[in-house]
Amino acid sequence: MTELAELPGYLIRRLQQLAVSMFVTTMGEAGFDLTPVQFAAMTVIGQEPGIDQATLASRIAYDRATIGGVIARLCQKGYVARAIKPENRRARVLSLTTSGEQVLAQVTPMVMSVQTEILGDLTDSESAQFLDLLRKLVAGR
Amino acid sequence: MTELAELPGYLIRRLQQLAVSMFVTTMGEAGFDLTPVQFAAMTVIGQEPGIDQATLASRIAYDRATIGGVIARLCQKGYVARAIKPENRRARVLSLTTSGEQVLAQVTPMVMSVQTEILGDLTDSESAQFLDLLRKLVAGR
DNA sequence: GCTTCACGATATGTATACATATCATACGAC
DNA sequence: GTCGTATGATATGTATACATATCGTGAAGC
Repeated sequence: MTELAELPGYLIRRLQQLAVSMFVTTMGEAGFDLTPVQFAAMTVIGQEPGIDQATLASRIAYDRATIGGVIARLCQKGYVARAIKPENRRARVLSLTTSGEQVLAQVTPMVMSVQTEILGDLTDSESAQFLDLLRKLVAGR
Repeated sequence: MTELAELPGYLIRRLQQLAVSMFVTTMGEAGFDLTPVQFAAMTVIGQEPGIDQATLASRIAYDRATIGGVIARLCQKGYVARAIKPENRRARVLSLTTSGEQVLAQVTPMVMSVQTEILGDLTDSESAQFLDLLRKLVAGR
């Protein structure tokens, strides 16, 4: 008999579910309407202003098709500006608006505390161990 | 500066992404068209024939609204049968068809090998450790 | 200079994931 | 026995996630 709850794949999905739910709840309680993906996109755009959509997608391991919608929603919220790149009119360069920069600054500390919350049931040494193994599993793949 | 790739939430999402992709690829190569959720649903239905949709959803930590579509697709493939429960005409009881049972039997060993593949980069002791911590993080939440 | 090919993005279709609204049915209260 | 409430399911809307097709644009080859 297959004990679903013992399978790594099942447990990983559950943890991802919990992490997203904590993220969205925390944001919502603070009055922000941001998903994990939107936060990741804004963080990278803040670090590399002028990045194009395809490069952004690869930075955060997303599909190029998906990122379009994410960016569209961030533009609609007024957090991200999109402009056609002069040297390569096929590409669109992205940057944070002033409002986007402010929101990102406010939200980043909350995201950090959510990270602690996700690992809340572990001791410090267990957390470090878990992160090590996570990094090893994701590295390069 | 926020190093996205160091955040637990980000690493968990990436691992989930990898796990799903390995699952779907393995199934596809073997000629089966099954997602992880569909496999989970079929496994539980096989274990508890006659289960209703809401109970099934809670067993695999899914939304009741989502499970409807999952079941609909499994019915369309001919793997699951859905019937109105006589004692409670609001509910629908689920069971595997003969074809569904056969597919589940064929697919289960492959799913087990995918689990090993997901943890492929870890030693046996690291895998056990990782599973322990995963269980601890998910337990009860 | 024109064609072909590559590349960036959008469009479309399938499958989760979840909140909320709605609908049908069942059940308890009176 | 009718009413209000609880329950099981579907419908709708938003947001990923990804494959594939398509379109616009740029670049290389001739």
